[in-house]
This record gives sequence, C-alpha cells and structure tokens, in this order.
Amino acid sequence: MNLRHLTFRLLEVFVATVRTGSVTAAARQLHLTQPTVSQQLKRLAEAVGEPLLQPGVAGLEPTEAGSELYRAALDVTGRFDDFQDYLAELRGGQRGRFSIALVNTAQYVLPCLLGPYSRDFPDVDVTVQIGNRQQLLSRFERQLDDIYVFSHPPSLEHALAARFLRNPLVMIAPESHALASLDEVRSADLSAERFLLREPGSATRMLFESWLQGQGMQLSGALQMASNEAIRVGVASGMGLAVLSQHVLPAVHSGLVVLPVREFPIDSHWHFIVRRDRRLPHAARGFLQFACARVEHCLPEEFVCNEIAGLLESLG
Amino acid sequence: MNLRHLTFRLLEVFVATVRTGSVTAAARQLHLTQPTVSQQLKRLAEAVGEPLLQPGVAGLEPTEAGSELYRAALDVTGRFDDFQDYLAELRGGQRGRFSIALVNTAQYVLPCLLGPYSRDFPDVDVTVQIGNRQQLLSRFERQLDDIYVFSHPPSLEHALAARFLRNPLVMIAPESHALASLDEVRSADLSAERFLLREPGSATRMLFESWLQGQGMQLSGALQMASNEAIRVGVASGMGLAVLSQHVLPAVHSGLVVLPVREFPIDSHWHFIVRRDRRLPHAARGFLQFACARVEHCLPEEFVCNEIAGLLESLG
DNA sequence: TGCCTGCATAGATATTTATCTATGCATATA
DNA sequence: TATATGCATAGATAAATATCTATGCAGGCA
Repeated sequence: MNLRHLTFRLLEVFVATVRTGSVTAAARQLHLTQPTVSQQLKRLAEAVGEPLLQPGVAGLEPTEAGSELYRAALDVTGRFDDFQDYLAELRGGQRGRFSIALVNTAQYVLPCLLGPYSRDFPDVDVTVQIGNRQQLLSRFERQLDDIYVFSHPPSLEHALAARFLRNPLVMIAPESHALASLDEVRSADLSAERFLLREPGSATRMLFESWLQGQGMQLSGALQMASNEAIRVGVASGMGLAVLSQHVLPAVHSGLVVLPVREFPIDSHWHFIVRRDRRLPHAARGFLQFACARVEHCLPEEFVCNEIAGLLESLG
Repeated sequence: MNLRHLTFRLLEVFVATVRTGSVTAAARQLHLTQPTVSQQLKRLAEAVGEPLLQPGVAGLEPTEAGSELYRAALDVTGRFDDFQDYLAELRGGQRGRFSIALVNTAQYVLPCLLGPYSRDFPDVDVTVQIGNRQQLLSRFERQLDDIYVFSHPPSLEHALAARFLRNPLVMIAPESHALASLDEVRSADLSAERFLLREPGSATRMLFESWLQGQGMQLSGALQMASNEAIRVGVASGMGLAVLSQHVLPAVHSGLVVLPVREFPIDSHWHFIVRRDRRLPHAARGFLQFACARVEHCLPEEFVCNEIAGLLESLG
C-alpha cells in the first residue's frame, strides 16, 4: 500500500480515532464496526510506514508521526471542505462564469438586466459578446456561448428559446419629412422613399422586407449601413427613412419622428436561446432565473413578455 | 463514487492532465495508457459531480470547477509532500523524541554524551529519567522508556545490552584515616570498619557485597544512605568507609582518598539497554549511533569500552 | 477524400477495498 | 478471581479499483 492510494475517508477515520482516543468510539461515530476501524488504521499505518497510535494515559495517543499526520489530515480535509463550499456556490449559481451573446440591437436593453444581476452576483464573471446576426449565428453554430439573444431565433433543433421582451419595429423619418404630418401613412405613400437598411440577414431587415412583400412592394432605392446609430443619424440628416427597433430610439427623439404607418409597429420579440446539447453553466441558469424573476422590474413593463419560466422548466 | 474515496493518485492524474493539457501526454508522463487516464478523469469528474475539463484552444482546459480542483489538488499534495519530508527526517533520526532512563550513578557521565547530541540534533526532544536501580527496573518492566542505562543489566530475555563505559568501583576513606597511609589494604584490614552503603538492590552495593562474600567477610556495621553525594560527604566527615563509582568522585578529592585495596577497583561497566519487544524510535537509534561514533571524544578515553556497534547490528 | 492524432467507450481481469461476524487476548474493575 | 472493556486478528465477501487491449469516433491536415 502506497501513500498514493490514501483516501480522504481513511484520513477521516484516523482523525476520528485521534479525537476520541479510542477505536471503538471512532467506529461508533462513523457508523462502522470496531474491527473495520482497526483495519483501516492498520492500512494507514502501513501506507505511512510508521506506527501512528500507541496506548497512552487517555486511551490511544498519536505517536510523533501520528501527530504530524493528524495535522496534515486536518489541513488537507480543511482544504477540501473549502473546495466543496466552492462547488456548492458554483452549483447554486452564485459563482462561476458564463457568456452571453447579443445581437447589436439587444445591447440597448440587456444591460438593464445584466447590471442588476452583476450587482447581486458579484462572483459571477459574465462575458458579453455583441455582433450582428450573421456573426452570432456563427458563434451559435460553434457553440461558443452559453446564452444567445436573438430577435429572430435560429433553427431550434438543438436549442430552446423563450421570449422575454417585445421588440416593436417602427418607421422613422426626419421631423421635417412630408409624411410626418399625416395622420396615417399607407404603404403606397412609401413607394418613392429611399430607405436606410441594416445588412442582409439582420432580423430587422428581414422583418421589414417580409412586410414589404406582404404589401406587394419592392424597395425603390436603399442604402445599407452596418450600425443602428449610423442609420439613426442618417435618417435625422435626411438621407432617407428607416425601420428600427423602438428600443434603439433615444428617449428624446432628437430630430426624428415615428411615422404612423398602417400595420406598424411590426411586432417582434427578443428571445433567450440556449443550446440543448451544451451543458448550461450553473451561473447561466442563475442568470435566467434572475431574469425570469426580475425582468418586469428591470425593463419597461409595457414591453415585457416573460416566457422564461417555460424555458427553465424545459431545462429541467 | 464519493469525494471521500478520492485518492492522491487520482489528483496526480488530474494535475498531470491539466498541466499537459492532454490525456495522452499525461498518460505518457505517468506511465499509463491513455484509456486509463481517461477513465480516472471520468471517475474524478463523477466524484466531484461537475465536468472538470473541456476542449480548449490548447488541448484540454480545466472548467471553472476544474481550475478550483487543480488549486485544491496542488495545496493538498503540497501539504502531503511536507508530511513526507517530516517523515523522512523522523526516519533519519533528525527529528522526534525518545526517553532514556539512567541509574543515579550514570548521571555523572551521560550528560557528556547527551549534551553534544542535543547540540547536533536540536529537533529531537530527549526525556531523561533518573532513579535508583529499583525504580529503573520498574520502568523497564513497564516499558516506559526507549533506552536504559544500567551498570548491572537486568534479565536480557527481552532486551539487548551493550557496554560503553568502564565503571570502576573504588573504596574511599577520609584523608586522615589510618588505612590511608598503607601501600596495600587487605580485606582483613577492613573487618572492623563501618561502611556507608546505598540501598539494597543498588548495583554498587550488590557488587561490593559479592566481593565481600568472595573474601569470606561480612559487614560489621553499616549505614544506609540513598544518595552518592550523601555518602561522599559522610565519608569525608569520618562516618565510615564506602565503595563508590570512580566517576562519582570530584576531580579534586576534597578530603577523600582512594584506598589501595587489594583486588580493587572492582570492575563493572555501564550498559545501554534497549528492549527488543518495543519499537525503538528512530531518534533513539540515532542517539545510539551518535554515541557509538563519539563516545571516545565525549568521555575520558581510558574508561571507554565501546560495544555499541554490536547492539546496533543486532537491532538490524 | 483519406489518413493521423487524440479522446472516449467497451470489455476483461487481477487486485484491493470496505465492510462484516466471530474470536482471541490483555488490561482494568468489581 | 471473574467480568467487562477495548483492541487486534482471521476469514468471508460484495464492490470498486486500476489497469490493460481493442475499437469507435471526431477534427485537422495532406
């Protein structure tokens, strides 16, 4: 028997024996029979290669080597208890890390959840990835992140999704635009307008194009820009109209108006999406639980659409 | 599988895998096959209840729980390495404790060995017991000490003995005594003398009485005193004669003379005695080795009679 | 496409383990 | 001296272990 094959259990037996000063008492304490403890101690002494216990005034006393082993055993089991505590926190979602990937648009709302979450769970490291839909789909395919936030969820074959926030798409125009004064804008009114669009594949663009198709229309002229901010500024400076998430608009619409287009706003939702074939870190689940409980308080209530509970349920 | 049954070996396997970032490399390092390591890691992960490793950029990387386990494993194995170092010192006799029991007379010479020994081995705690022969025999029977120093060894059935120092017994008288002026004192000259004796059972007394018996004599009058010092002072002040170990006499015989008695000095020796049925602590053996090597330097060479090597040999 | 490299799984097996009951033996205690 | 207490040993056994060989499977590279 080699020291290598020592188990924590064996050390526990030894510690109990030293503490009680009696094999029999240790056995009782550990719910074992006395011979079992005797034998474990024998094995331990063999492994160490020195006698560990000797009869003393108050029952068994540790020898010189036994005392040192006792100290070592306490240190070692103490260290492992710490480890177990750590594990417990990890499992409880109080500690650990997870990464969440957001489509550009969602970066306007997610911080309202992530901020309070981080304050409540300071020992969780959150990595936030932000990209356009294309980039996120690639990350999703490569399983790089724990939670994804999409407006238009990808194939759900290997994933679960839950809506949590309405994401109305509105059409914006410069304040001075002719259509801005109408009570209602019809699709026909838009035929001559030039639009500023996000890149193809963007959910916002996909939804707008599908609306146009429904109206039997095609875009007359379009300008493509890769960022919501650029589009907003572009619209304000008269480059054209655009369809954007309402969350992207600043609280004070500096130079912009939302056009009262018929059938607008286009309804869409943000989803939390997790892969089923990837182990969800406890911390990530903790975040979803947090979101489920607090989304109403952290985000404007009129937008909230909390289906996270179902997702958590499906995760088991 | 429970955390209790974790072995240090398992932690080693894990550490090697984390360090190399590869199951195969770890297996090579540990002289195991790759499947063996795979399986050990699986068991470990099961025991912990969390995944510990995941594919990363540079081979396998520890997960959150894995990193913490790695830290814990390093701490724990480090602590046990310390313990092993301690054991090594213990085994080398550089550390530990032992107790040695001396008959009264030997306390005049043993410090000459124990002093230098303690200086060379400061981490060894030595307990010195001193008593008369009776007390020491009792301790010997009860196996209370590791090494005994007797002049007249007890039954050697369960013990080994080795002489290390001559212990000549001389007869002393006050300077002014009539016999002090003779060239040779014969036993007949002593018949009228009163003797101061140690308690019955004392080796000195036993040897003297056996000498008397050899001369066909009996003591005319005797005074019993329990201490060598008391006897010495008693003789100096004219209470009678005495037989004492030569080592007991002060360097300058204040008021005492050694009588040139025929057949004197009576030859006896001090012995180191160890029980065969009691494990000798490494430190005690270390002391004997020290004594064997240094007795010539630490004690007057004319008295040395070093048979310790044989004792050490018998101990194996 | 086909071939390495590296990890995981399956199946086999000798050894070790953890644990029990029964019993022996020494030392206190009545 | 008898009895109780406490430890050690023996023998038995189900379970777990440590380890192997053989094989499957995925990702990277020519």
